[in-house]
Amino acid sequence: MERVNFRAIEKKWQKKFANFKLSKPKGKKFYCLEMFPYPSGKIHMGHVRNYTIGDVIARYKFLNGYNVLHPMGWDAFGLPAENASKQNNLHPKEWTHKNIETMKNQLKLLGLSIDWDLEIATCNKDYYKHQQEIFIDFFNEGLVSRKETYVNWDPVENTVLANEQVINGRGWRSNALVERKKLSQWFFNITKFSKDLLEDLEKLSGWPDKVKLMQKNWIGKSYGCEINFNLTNNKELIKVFTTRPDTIFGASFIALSVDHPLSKEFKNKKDFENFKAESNKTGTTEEALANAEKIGYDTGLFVHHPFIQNKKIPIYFANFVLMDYGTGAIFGCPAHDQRDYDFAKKYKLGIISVVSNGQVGEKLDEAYTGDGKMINSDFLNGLDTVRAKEKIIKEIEKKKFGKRKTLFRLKDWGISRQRYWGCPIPMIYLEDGNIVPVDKSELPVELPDEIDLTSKGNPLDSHPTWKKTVEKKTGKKATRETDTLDTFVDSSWYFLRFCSPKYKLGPFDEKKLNYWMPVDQYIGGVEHAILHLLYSRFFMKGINKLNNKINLTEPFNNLFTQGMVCHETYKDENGNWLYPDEVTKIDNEKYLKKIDNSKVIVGSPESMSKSKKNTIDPETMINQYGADAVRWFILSDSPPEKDVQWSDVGVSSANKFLQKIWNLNYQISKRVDKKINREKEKEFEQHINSLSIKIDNSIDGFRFNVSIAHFYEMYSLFKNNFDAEISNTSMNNNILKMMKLMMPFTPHLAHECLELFKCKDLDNWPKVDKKNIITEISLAVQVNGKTRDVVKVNKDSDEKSVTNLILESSKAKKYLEGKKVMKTIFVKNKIVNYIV
RNA sequence: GGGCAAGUGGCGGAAUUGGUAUACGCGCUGGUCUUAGAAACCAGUGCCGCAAGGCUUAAGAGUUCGAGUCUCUUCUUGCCCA
Repeated sequence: MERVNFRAIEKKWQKKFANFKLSKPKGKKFYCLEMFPYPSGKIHMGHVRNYTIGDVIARYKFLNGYNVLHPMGWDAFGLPAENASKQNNLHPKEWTHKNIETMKNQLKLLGLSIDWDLEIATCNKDYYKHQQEIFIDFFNEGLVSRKETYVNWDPVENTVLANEQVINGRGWRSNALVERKKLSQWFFNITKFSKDLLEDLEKLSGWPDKVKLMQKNWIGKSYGCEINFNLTNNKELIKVFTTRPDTIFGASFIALSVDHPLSKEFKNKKDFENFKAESNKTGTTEEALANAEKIGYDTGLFVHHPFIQNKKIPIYFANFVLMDYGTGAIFGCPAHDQRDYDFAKKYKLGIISVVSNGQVGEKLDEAYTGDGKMINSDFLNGLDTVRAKEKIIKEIEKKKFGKRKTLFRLKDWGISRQRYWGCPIPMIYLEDGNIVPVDKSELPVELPDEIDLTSKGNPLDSHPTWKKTVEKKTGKKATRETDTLDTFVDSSWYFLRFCSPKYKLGPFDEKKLNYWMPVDQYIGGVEHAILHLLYSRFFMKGINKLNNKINLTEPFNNLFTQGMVCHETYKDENGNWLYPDEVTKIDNEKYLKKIDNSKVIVGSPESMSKSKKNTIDPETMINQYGADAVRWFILSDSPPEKDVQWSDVGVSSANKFLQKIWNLNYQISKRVDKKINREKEKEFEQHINSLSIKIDNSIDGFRFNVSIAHFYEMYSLFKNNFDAEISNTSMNNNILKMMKLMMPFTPHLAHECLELFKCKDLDNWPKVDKKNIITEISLAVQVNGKTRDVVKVNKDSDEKSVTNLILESSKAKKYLEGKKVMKTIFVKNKIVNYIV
């Protein structure tokens, strides 16, 4: 068998793929974008999968006549650079650029069709300069504000944590109990677009329903009602927001946030201050609030129940009520809310069922939160939950006790980070207390190269000189903002920058942006389904609002979320994780530790992660089996939206198959011409053509594993017909067709094979003749719905000729003999079913 | 606890409008070649059965001439939110 040296051909073709341009000026534009990587050091299999999928699409669209934009860049700011810097005494900038170099070279090994002239890195000042411009524009447009709010504070790292960095109430890195701390922070007012972000989801027909649903839940529109409660001792009001006004007759207490205006009256009481401090130890996530022990502070005050005369309800401060959701006050209905139930049990407050759970006695061991018929509720009795809500809201509005209200769960986006390696926030503090943006002519506000990262707290704040500045307009002394931007900001507009990455006059050249945007296909991990995509959508809406030359409110037309790459996990007898290459496989069941032949415990396949050591290094695999084989395997084994399990045997057999493909090409190129049988040749071509159509359709539908199955079939077709009476012309034409179809999948091998035949036409998809397909089809013959035989008939044969054929020769004949056919169901080209 | 997916051979998976279930690959079995191994090639491979035939898409019911696909109930797993 003739073999090819894949290392040599990959090197050769990668030189030609360098600075790849998929441009076809006359074609319709196609913007193909994969989520850009964080330069953590080396690429991992997740990148390989993501970028291979993107490459298939980009090349496929190019070959089909599109003018394709296929860029790549680096999400280059972030905390790991600072941590690595502390460990290795290497400046974050150097560490980052070194990683970018390494990873860029690794990506090139995959043979991707990326236009590296468009490369950007978010940590470069010619990128973040424009980000600062956008920030100032957003500030002037009223989309940025400064608010004092509670944040998740990690007392060990001395830093603010994002909600997703709080795991079970503890810091993701330090594992310290997270506290609530009040800080002045910069916010993007993403809630100004709550309604648009929700409603525009309907326009996104090219997004997975799953992702849209997750966004919808995250934005969390809820309908409810604001209710005013009067204090018994004076005329003050407490405004309460609730989504369950129907349970008003079950109200047994009022719970306030410790920051509720009423707290002023308790300011000097020591026991209240203690309670407040205790209360702030609870985190701010909904999960933390639900799981924390509910504690309260009895104010000794009461409100009147609006619908029950002479009923007084006690007022508590409680740790599970937050000031920044709703009005900072709730009414507690213990029978129908679990948190209220826990609270009422603890403080021995009344528990009154008002929604029937359908059981007799209505005794409750926990809150019943479902729907039901109203009981113990005066004029609401007997109504179901939905009707009761409507009726009580109308009644509240009629009596002017409150009003109907819609609330969103979505909160404004806190963007201040007390870190060095991020984009400086271009704001300055004047001595008179005013806070103003840096003059745009002074941008970028650059990060200082010299920095001490070993001190606790905010590094820029500790810098001896950096924060001292003057306001340009007035020359007045000022200090810089020392917080940097959340790195999610960097990735919220990079897809816009790619349209004109070297543009100097602003973040983007509007003409180019209007040509390329929106992204036609965005590809990335489902883990970004909520935040990154929501923030990017917010940015698009913000930019649309402040720039009337841009008429675009959604950035990503089609979204594809690929599954993860998994691998078995290994532990030794002491429970230490082991890397796959520390383990020898004896047979399918038995695994031993290489170093001392001790027993290895094999765990279930899980997504590759450094902590579990179940990672496979892509570069090693590429060196061993070739880039085309790695690409082929990762596409072939599972549908791309599902998880795939990495298998060395799998990639090895991919390599074997690709060698066979080369051998096939080689043998065809040396084939001795045959005597021709026209019928035979036609049939062969029809088969090839039918498979080509299937390959085409499966690529369109992102079913690359199916495309690959058809390539295997096509290979067999060539092999079985190699010695048939088919002309060399036909063989050559058809193998060229197959190799062109393979170009998106295995670009190196495909190009090498096409070169073998001196093929010059390398940028057109083979024409598929939709009429020239197999004419003989298999038809199922059923008797009473059971398949008794399969007969070969010509395409579009009618019922009569089929029946005649069956009565003559089919195995189904014996099931029909002596029986009366009551009814015949005939579906052309599919089945015939006789009911006897 | 709520929401959403999904459940098909030993394994990954096909079956995109209700119409031949198990395509294709891996693994396994036997054979050819080879000093041996690897590679390559040939044959077989859902289950039961000597066979004829019967059974089979998590379990159960329903609609239909016909259900992996539609409806309902239950179980299991995964993801997201809590």
